[in-house]
Amino acid sequence: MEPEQSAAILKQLKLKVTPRRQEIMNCLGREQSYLSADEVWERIKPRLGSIGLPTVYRILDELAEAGVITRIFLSDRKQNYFLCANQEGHHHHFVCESCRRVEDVEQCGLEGVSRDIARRSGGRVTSHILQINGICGSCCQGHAGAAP
Amino acid sequence: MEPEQSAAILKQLKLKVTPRRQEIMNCLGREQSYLSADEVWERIKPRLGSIGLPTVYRILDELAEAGVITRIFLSDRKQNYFLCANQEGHHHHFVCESCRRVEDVEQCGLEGVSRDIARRSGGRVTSHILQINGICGSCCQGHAGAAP
DNA sequence: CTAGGTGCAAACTATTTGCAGGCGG
DNA sequence: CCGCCTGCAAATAGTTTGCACCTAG
Repeated sequence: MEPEQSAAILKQLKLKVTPRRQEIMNCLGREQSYLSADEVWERIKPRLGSIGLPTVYRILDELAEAGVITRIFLSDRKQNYFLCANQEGHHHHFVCESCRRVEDVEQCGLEGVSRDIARRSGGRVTSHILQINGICGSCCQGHAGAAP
Repeated sequence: MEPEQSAAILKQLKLKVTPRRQEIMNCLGREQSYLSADEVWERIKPRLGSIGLPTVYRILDELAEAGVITRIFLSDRKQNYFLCANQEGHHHHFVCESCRRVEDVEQCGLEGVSRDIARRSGGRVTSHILQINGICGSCCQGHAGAAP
């Protein structure tokens, strides 16, 4: 992710463009997989001289609320975040349990579900969580993958 | 949920049929909505005389791992659990953000997604998370609903 | 009887908060 | 220069663990 791109996103969110925010977006943008708050922290510390872990939490939370980054659900007790290169269009993610790689999943049958809920019980859908877990192509093909 | 039913489920999981386990299943079975560990604890304490919170955590975790109860994802920091009356067939849940009611969602377009992932990248889907959030029919119709 | 189940107390750890100072617009 | 941003230290709270005792099968 280019600096101008992260700056543009931050401006659009009416957040100040600060080195910390940009560095966190750059850090996540460099990865093909998700990271936890402390993993992000370890990676950007050397680049920034110093940064507090609470700042990392605050920024990750802001970006996740804004929808710029996605929360990945795992059985560990941590929150994990992924910055998708594809910021356009509604889609979801396929998460490899072996190598932590995240791939896009375009298909999402949720429009039908929303219609069903409205029709059947008069309810209204405001959001949904969809995450596909599995083993990615390269891990299936004998690459053992880096086990967590 | 009847005692024989909970006993049968526990036997099938090769877990001993104990009063604590049955009471937790009964407690969740009585609800139309999800509960957190401490909420379950508060409700079953008077019925059992005494029970430790760690026991509640252990049992909820066992049941969730076994697929008997479903974890509900919320922005609070807690794990929330729901025991679905419908234990048959693959389905998901519609969670009302206003009154916490949970309804079944039969439709799930995931077979197609699995096929796509296998075809495109050679990956394999092992599990998925799908939860629909919104406002249920009765909350939409002016019933303000018990706000959390 | 014996392995699994449970209570209790204590530990753990991810995450949050308060406040003083810093810096982007 | 104003108000958001950040560091630091400390608190918070949900969840887990260790171990001795208990009970279902």
